[in-house]
Amino acid sequence: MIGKKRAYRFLSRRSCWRLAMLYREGLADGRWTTQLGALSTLGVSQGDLSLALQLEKLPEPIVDLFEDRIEISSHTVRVIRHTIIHDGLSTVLSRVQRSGVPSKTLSNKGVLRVIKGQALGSKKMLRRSGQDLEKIVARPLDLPAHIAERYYLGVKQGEWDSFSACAKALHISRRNISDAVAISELPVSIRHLFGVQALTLCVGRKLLALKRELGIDELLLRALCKESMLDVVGRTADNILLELNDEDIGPLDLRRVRIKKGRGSNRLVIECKDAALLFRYRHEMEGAIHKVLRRRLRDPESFEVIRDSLGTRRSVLPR
DNA sequence: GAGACAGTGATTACGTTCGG
DNA sequence: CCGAACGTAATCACTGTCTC
Repeated sequence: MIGKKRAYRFLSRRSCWRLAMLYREGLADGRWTTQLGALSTLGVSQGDLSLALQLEKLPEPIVDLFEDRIEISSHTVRVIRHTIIHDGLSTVLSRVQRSGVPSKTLSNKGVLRVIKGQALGSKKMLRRSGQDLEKIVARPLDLPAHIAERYYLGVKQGEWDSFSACAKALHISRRNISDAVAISELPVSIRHLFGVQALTLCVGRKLLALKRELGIDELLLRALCKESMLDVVGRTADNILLELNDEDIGPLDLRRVRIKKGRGSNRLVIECKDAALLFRYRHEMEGAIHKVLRRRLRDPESFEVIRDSLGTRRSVLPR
């Protein structure tokens, strides 16, 4: 049974284009006058022969999408016809036009994606990224954003129509591609918390795990009240992930935070109730201290300029 | 990162129903 | 009767997830 089924896949009679051609030849030769009369000779069902002849009636812009029209199957013709009947010819033709797919580039499956409007997502994602197409191709495929954009570009240009095919073509793992696309499709309010360089596959996978665990609505809610690492110096991806995880850090007692002189001239000691919590935000605190120092300590030359302009005595200026 | 595995949708091949 | 449309079981291909 399996052998019989599999054998059909390798017979050219599955080709609608060739089937229609053979049927027309038989009609012209007088070997048959009806579809039923041709069935035994052509070795196909009446339904498939009927669909093969429908191929000739499909609009040229649709047929032109196929990389090799001899591969067009009865199923493909059937789905196209069903979509045209269901969604309307003008809708389907506008999908073909908006997809921007070059002619003679797509497999049966790829054409069906365009016809059903599923391929437009890639174009939308590329438009959102606003990147030069040549730059997308030239970039190293290390970050999820870069991998996803390269994937979308390939779909748009008919290079592939699945994660698996993309993985083979680019020689990177299928999992990396599917994860990168999933990460890039996370809401912008979540992705914006991280810089492009900080949103690595590792960080992104943690976000996807949180999305699975909490649901997208809860994750979005938590992301809303978090500060982006682009806005706060020293903030790390790890900080944000822990906060999104809503880890219970207990009640804060800020009165217990003290900074004292330590041993030696270049050491300070920070006392607090939860040193581990504070240590987690050390980069952010270092950034904040730098900011304070920059504001409080100015270089001597600027003081000279101010003193000269105001004619103020040196003794009253802050040191 | 690779492989296994289950779930899901697509495809194939064939059959049945319906309208002219 | 003929051709078109629809239904279905078996199979294939792809995906997400998990484990190592």
